[in-house]
Amino acid sequence: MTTVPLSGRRAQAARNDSVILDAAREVFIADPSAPIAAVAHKAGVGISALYRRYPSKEELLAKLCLDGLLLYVELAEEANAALDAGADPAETFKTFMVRVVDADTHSLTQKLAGTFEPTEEHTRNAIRAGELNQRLVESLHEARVVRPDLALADLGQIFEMIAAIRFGDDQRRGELRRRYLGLLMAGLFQPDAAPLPGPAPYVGEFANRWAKTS
Amino acid sequence: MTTVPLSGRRAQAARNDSVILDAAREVFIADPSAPIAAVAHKAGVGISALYRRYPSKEELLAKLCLDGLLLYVELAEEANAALDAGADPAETFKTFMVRVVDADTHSLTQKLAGTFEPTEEHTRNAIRAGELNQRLVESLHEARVVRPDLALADLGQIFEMIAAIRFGDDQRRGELRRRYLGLLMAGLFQPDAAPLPGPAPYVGEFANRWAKTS
DNA sequence: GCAGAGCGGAACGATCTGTTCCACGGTATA
DNA sequence: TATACCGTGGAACAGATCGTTCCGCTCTGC
Repeated sequence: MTTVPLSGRRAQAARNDSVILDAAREVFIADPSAPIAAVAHKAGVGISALYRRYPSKEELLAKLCLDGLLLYVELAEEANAALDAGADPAETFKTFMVRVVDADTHSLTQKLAGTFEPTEEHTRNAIRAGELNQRLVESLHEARVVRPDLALADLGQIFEMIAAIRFGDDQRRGELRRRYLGLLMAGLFQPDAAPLPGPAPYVGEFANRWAKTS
Repeated sequence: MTTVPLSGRRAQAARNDSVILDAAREVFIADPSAPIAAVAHKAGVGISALYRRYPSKEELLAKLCLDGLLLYVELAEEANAALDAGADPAETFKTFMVRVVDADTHSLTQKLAGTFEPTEEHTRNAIRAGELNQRLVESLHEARVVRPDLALADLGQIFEMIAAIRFGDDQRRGELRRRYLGLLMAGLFQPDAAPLPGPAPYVGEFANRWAKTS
C-alpha cells in the first residue's frame, strides 16, 4: 500500500470530499434551508460532485448533523473526564462552554434537526449527549459553583440563544458570541442566587425537534 | 355623526380589520416568511379581504413592523419618564425589559426588517428608539446598578437572543423567555463585574438589518 | 489509444406563493 | 321592492425556486 499522495483526478476527488463538506457546513450554518446549488457554488464545484457523494440533500444534512453531534459528545466527554480527574469545576465548565460555542455545534444539530429523517446513530448520540450533560450539571451542583436552579435542559437553550447571534463575518460573530456567553455565565456562576422565574425546559421539549417536519 | 355600532357588512369589515392584523402578527412572528394565504386562513377570511386592505404583502409587513417599533418606543418612553420622575432605576429597567419581552416587539422589528422597503417613518422611529435606549443605559450607569461595560447595542442583542426562544405555545414561550431574561439580568446587575470578553456590538451593525435584501 | 471515473452545468418537473380576477351575497339607497 | 355596489371567498395564473437527472466533456490509469 503506497502512501504516495494521490495525483491527478483521484487527488482532486479526495480533496473535493472535504472541500464539499466544509462548504456545506458553512452554507447550512448560515442558512439551514439554503439550496444545494449554493453549496456547490461555495465549494467551487458542480452539482454532480455533490450528488456523486450523497444520494440526496437530506443525506448530506444528516451527515452534517451527525458530525456536529459527535463533536459535541466529544467535547462533553472531555469535560466530564477532566472533572473525574479532579480539575476545577468552574474552569472546566467555562472551557467546555467556550469550545462548544466556538465550534458552533448547535447550528449543526438543533437547527438542522427536523430537516431529515434521523438515523439510529443520531438518536443514540443525542441520548449520549443528554447523559453527559446530566453528569456535567450534577458535578457543578455538587461543587456548588452555579445557581441551584440550573437545570439540565438549560444548557441546550443557552447554546441556542447564542447560536441566534448571526452578525457579520466569522470573526465578529465569534467575538460577540463570547461576549454574551460571558454575560450568561456571569448569571450562572451565582451559587446563592434566588431562583429564576418560570420552570426550566424539559428535555422532552428539545427532543421534539428531531421529528421530521414534512 | 352616529355612534351606532356598525351593523351588518360594515361591522364585519371593521372587525376584519383587527382580526386580520392580529392574525398577521401571530403568523409572521411564528414564521417571518410565511405565505400570505396562511394569514388569511388564520384570520378565517379569504385572500381578497387582505388585498382590499393592503396593496401587497410588503406593505402589510411594513405596517406590522412599524406597529412593533411604535410599541417599543412607547415602552422606552415610559421607562425614561419613570426614571426622570425619580423611580428606582433597577426596578424600572426590569419592568421595561419584561414588557418588551412579553410584547415580543423584536420579532416584529428585527426579524421583519429586510423584508420590505423601510419608510421614512420607520427610520425616524428606529432612531428615536436608539436615543431612548441611550438615555436608559446612561441612567443605569449613573445609578451604578449594572455592569460598567453594558453598552447601548447590548440591549438589542439581548432582545434578539430572547426572541430566539421559540418553544411550544404562547404561554410556555413566555415562561421560558422570562426565565432566560432573568438569567441575563442576573448577569447585568453586577456593578463591580469584570468586563465581558470582546467588544460590544456597534449600533451600525444593527442598522444594516433595515436594508431590503432582494 | 481507450474505457471509464469524475465532473460541470443545462434542463426538467414539482412545488410554492404573490397577485389577479370573477362570481356571489348582503346592504344601503331610492 | 328594485338596484347599484361594497366586501368577500377562493379558483386561477404567472413567476420563481429548488431538488434531481442527464448529457457531453476531460483527464487518467492501464
